[in-house]
Parts: sequence; structure tokens; C-alpha cells
Amino acid sequence: MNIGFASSRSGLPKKTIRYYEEIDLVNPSRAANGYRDYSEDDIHCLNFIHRARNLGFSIEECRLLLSLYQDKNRSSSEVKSLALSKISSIEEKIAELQNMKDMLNKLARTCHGNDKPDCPILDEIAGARLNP
Amino acid sequence: MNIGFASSRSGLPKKTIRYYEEIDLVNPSRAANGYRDYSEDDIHCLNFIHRARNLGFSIEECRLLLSLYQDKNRSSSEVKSLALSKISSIEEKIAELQNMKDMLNKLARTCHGNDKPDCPILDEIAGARLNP
DNA sequence: CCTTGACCTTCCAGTAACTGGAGGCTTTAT
DNA sequence: ATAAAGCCTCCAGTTACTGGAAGGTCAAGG
Repeated sequence: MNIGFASSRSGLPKKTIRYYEEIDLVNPSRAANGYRDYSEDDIHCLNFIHRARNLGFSIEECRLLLSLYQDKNRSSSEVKSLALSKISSIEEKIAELQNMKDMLNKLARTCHGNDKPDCPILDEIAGARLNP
Repeated sequence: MNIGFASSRSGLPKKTIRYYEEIDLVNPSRAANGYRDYSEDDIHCLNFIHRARNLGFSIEECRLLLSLYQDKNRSSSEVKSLALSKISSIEEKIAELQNMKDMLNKLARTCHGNDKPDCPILDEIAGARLNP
């Protein structure tokens, strides 16, 4: 099946699917006219990648997951540790964003938000007296 | 003062400071020998940007904040609304990450993590039966 | 005066993961 | 026959830097 169909079957944009071929992630065969020709297996891989990306795995992690997925001798612990380390890096990101949010909230609360130039937000950013 | 000093005064890498000049964010004057020569005002701007970046503002948002900061006729509401919209986009990101984390946790809990190939994580990614 | 090392300069390339567009085939439908 | 839709490749741009090469400048020591 050609790329448009592969795109609707996988939910990935055509551009992205071509990109995945360029980086050697999913390599479809080619039809006589030069069009990409995706097999059911290829679609399966695209779906797999799509879901792993939604779980926050990077492309390189997806490549690894895919190779584990296709390796009948894999150990599940390898996959689990990848998942766990991904969880902790997500937790770090959340904490960092939470910090930003708290600080911005603190700033926004003190700002009147009127048409006067007087702005505690800018003052604080300029002076870095967020936590005196 | 030259770039090394500006770097230690602002806490930004020299490369980053040069980049900020390249994109017209902070334009120092030049000494006779061609070296960049940062004024106190320039340092102040660099610090301002450094802190705004840490609060999660993009470069373009920093540019705007900086121009507001230097505009004596600004209205504080403009700054406040920027802060508020940043807060809500941070909240969105947090929610998304929280979702990823929950799903990964759900997956990791069901995986034995031993040396057998049997892996519910991969099975779920492959089949997308996360929320049946 | 010369050298050494620490500065500084510019320019080019690379990162992650796509996305958009130009220019040009092929297929399908009317 | 022709128009629209779909496909192809290649190039450039996105964000915010980061690393490195090749080379100029400056201060200290011998």
C-alpha cells in the first residue's frame, strides 16, 4: 500500500513516515513506479513507533524498543528498565515545570495588570529577587 | 568588559552570548582590537534574559519582555498576560507528561522484568490496548 | 625579544524530530 | 485529453544553542 494509505492507517503524517525511512527506522519496499509500498508489518512498526513516541520515547529509544520487540530472545527486564528510566526523566521534567509555574504564579499574583508601566514581574526578572 | 567576564557575570556560556548577538538580542560595542566589549547595561540585559529563560520564556518572548522592560510607557497588563499564558502552556505540558508517566507506570507494573522474553510493555505498545 | 598559554575572533556543522515548499513524475477520474 | 490528486526527491527552516577548526591578540616569564 502506498504512503497515503500508510499515513491514515498509522496516524502519522506522510512527511514523518518518509523521515522514518530516511533515518532507517521503517524501510518499505518500492513498487515498479518507484512509489513506497508498505506491508502490513511496516504498518505495524509505524503504529508501534507512533505509540512509543506518544509515551515520550525518543527516536533512538524507539529504535531500541523496536529491535527488542523483534528480538525473540530479549529479556523483559531490559524493556522494563528503559521504561523506568523514562519515568524518572519525565518526573524530573515535571518537577522543573512545576517550579517555573510556581515562580510565574508568584510573580503574576503581585502584578496589578493595569495600564500603568509599574510591573513587579519585570522588576523581579530584572533583579532576580524571586526568593530573597 | 570582554566576553569571558560577561559570561561569568551573567552565568551564560560564551557561545550563548555570541549567539544572542547574532540574533540581535544583546549587541555589545567593540573594542579597538575587535573584541566584544560589554557595558553594565549589556550585563543587565544578559542577566534579565538568563532569568526569563529559566522561567520558561522562549527567546522571542524574552525579546518582547526586554522591549517591554525598556519601554517606559508599557502597561503592566501586557506583561501579566504573557506570564499567565506561559503559566497555562506550562500546565498543559505538565498534564501531558503526567499522562505519559501514568501510562508508563501502568505498563511497568505489569512487567516482571526478568530474563524471559515475555514482555507486557512491548505487547501493549504493539497492540495499543492501554485503556481497553 | 620570544614563547607559551589563555584569551578572543569568525565560520561551518551538528543536534532532535520533523515540517514546508519547489519542481516534476504518475495515476485516476471525467 | 486534461485536470486533480498523489507520489517522488531535494533543499531549507525550525529552536536554542554547542562543538570545533583556523587564526588573531594579549600578558607573563625567561
